[in-house]
Amino acid sequence: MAGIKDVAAEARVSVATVSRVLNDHPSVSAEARARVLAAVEALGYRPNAVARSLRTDQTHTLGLVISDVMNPYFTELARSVEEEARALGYSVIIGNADERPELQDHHVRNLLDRRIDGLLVSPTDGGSPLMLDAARSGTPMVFVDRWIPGVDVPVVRADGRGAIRDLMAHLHGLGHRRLAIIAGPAATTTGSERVEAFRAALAEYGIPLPEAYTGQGDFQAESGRRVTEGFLDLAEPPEVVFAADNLMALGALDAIRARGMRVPDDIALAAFDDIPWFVHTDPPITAIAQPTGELGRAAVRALVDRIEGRPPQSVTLPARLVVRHSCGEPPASSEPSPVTNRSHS
Amino acid sequence: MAGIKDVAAEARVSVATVSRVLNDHPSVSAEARARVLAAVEALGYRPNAVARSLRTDQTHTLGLVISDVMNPYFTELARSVEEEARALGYSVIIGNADERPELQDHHVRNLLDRRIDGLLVSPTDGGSPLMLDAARSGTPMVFVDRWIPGVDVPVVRADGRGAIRDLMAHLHGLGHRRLAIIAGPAATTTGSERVEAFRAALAEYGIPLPEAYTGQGDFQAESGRRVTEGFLDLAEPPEVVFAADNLMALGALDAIRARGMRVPDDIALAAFDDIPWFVHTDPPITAIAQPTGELGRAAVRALVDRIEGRPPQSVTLPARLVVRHSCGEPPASSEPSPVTNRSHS
DNA sequence: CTGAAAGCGCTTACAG
DNA sequence: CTGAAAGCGCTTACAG
Repeated sequence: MAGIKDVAAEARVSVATVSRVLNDHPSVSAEARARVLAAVEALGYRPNAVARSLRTDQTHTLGLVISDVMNPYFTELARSVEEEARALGYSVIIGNADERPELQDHHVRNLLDRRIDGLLVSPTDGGSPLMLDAARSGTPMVFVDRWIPGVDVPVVRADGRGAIRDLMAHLHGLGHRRLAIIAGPAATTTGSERVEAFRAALAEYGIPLPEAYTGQGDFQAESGRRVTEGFLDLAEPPEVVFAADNLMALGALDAIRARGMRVPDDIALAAFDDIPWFVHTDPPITAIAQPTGELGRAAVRALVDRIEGRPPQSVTLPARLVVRHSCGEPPASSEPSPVTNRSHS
Repeated sequence: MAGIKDVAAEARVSVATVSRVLNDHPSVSAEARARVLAAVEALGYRPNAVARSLRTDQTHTLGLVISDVMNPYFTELARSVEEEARALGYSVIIGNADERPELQDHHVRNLLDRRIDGLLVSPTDGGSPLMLDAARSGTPMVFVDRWIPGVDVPVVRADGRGAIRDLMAHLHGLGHRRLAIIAGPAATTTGSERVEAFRAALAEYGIPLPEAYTGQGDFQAESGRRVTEGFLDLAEPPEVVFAADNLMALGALDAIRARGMRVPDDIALAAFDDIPWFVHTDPPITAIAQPTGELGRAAVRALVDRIEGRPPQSVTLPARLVVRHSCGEPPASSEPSPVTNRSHS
């Protein structure tokens, strides 16, 4: 593979001059520039990004550590992050923690070793020593979706409280009084916040959230199945199950179906996070939709601001309720297909 | 951030010795090793992977360029690739081509510039000059899922012909005779092969595949919607629509639903690629399942073999038909939930 | 077993 | 405008 020396030789200039034209440095004569460009073309030369990074101490790379790539919410988040990063001249390396703290640490360490310019994290837990270290050390960092309290790092996330209150109104209007939730890990902010918001919304109607109706999941489908089975085994099962993410909703559906029960006739179901398939499930599922693409883009902008010395900004965007048929009464009007709205911007 | 020199100073040895203990070189005295390890610990030293890569000409990184991360099939492929790579001591950088050749080229170029040790590609098209160059140049490369004919690169993929023949038998048995397909881009192998296999399977029953029943999609949901609308507008619409991937099936479902028609009563639907949601759609969708995890792992093994100087092997694994309700008659027995089988190995 | 030194491929003050 | 030289943080023959 041709190196900068080969280009210099071919163009009959020094490597310094080659480097200058490659980096658009103004003080290069037109002739020298032309010869260098011709040589680059002739040799098919491509600068070695590794060498450049070592020298400049910049990798133009962002790290993104997400909790679970297989979760469509995070897949979409990752996609929008990559898009915005590319628009701003950065690449992104994704680390999938799979909701496992050790794996999360593995990726954080790996990314730090690679000297990424900044780190975007959606923490799987309350913060390992490594994560806290990284946050406190110099590496520019931004939390997205989930965050770690008590750490001075900007946070870009959605606020689901309003949507959960709307959901509660919807459920109450349908006559439901026994409501259960499949929660995410208490060590994650989204895990605990969604339960708290749900509990608060219930309280507005004077409805308690008993221990038995609070199932502990881990944001994975299997836990949704397990918790739902527990609910169904109760002497007085809930009338509604609210899953704190879409994968646990899938698990809940599996469990309900395995018992030969029907949604919403036998039990109602709602989910946090909306995905295209919720339109076509049997029945279509009522869900809380996050502005996922916006979150990803805002997170990248905050991180790049921080990297490039501008003051980064925390952002909170509202989530919204999308009513379908899984809790009872069908919605008034049919909704447009979500699929056709997919943007490629 | 502490560098190797700081460690050397702290441990009162040379940087050479520090490097040796870091790389498990045998000829280091026990005392020196202990002092170095203590210094590393004390300073929280982490080797700079960028510098190491420049020196050793190895990044221990694999590039994976996939056609579309938002497609659950590729998400799962990416996940299994990362898992196997990690097990073998490699990281992976994912580039999402979003089914766009220019974006694919962007990622290939970026990965090559970063001097990844090897490249895994599922090509979006028939092969850009850049891609062909990369394949012919020294970079170890393996195609996964889709491939480019005429290039000497190992291929790891699934063979769907048997499953498509099984699907055809199933459809024929249900009395369907007017069968249409939503194809992927003809420039991709999976785009053309699936049509050909479908046509061949139809031929065995003496059924032709007319032009009007061959819709040109691009593996994205929106194209599935568009093509399906065309089918439904026909004077004699097909009785069955076979979507060549799961996203186009989603689009087809959107289109059918928008007309107020029902599956399978008004029209039957089947898809290539199986996903967990197909169990819960209305109705559950008959699909062809690929051994996705196995493909990802086999692809990594082939690539690492190539990188480490062993002869790499092409692999072809069979896909299989999973009958559900979307083509008519329900299956004999209910299937176990696919969700609970998710492995974390 | 250990260290001094060269070198990986670049960029960038510095001097001209 | 241009080039010689230093240096980014490592690894690794080479000599001892």
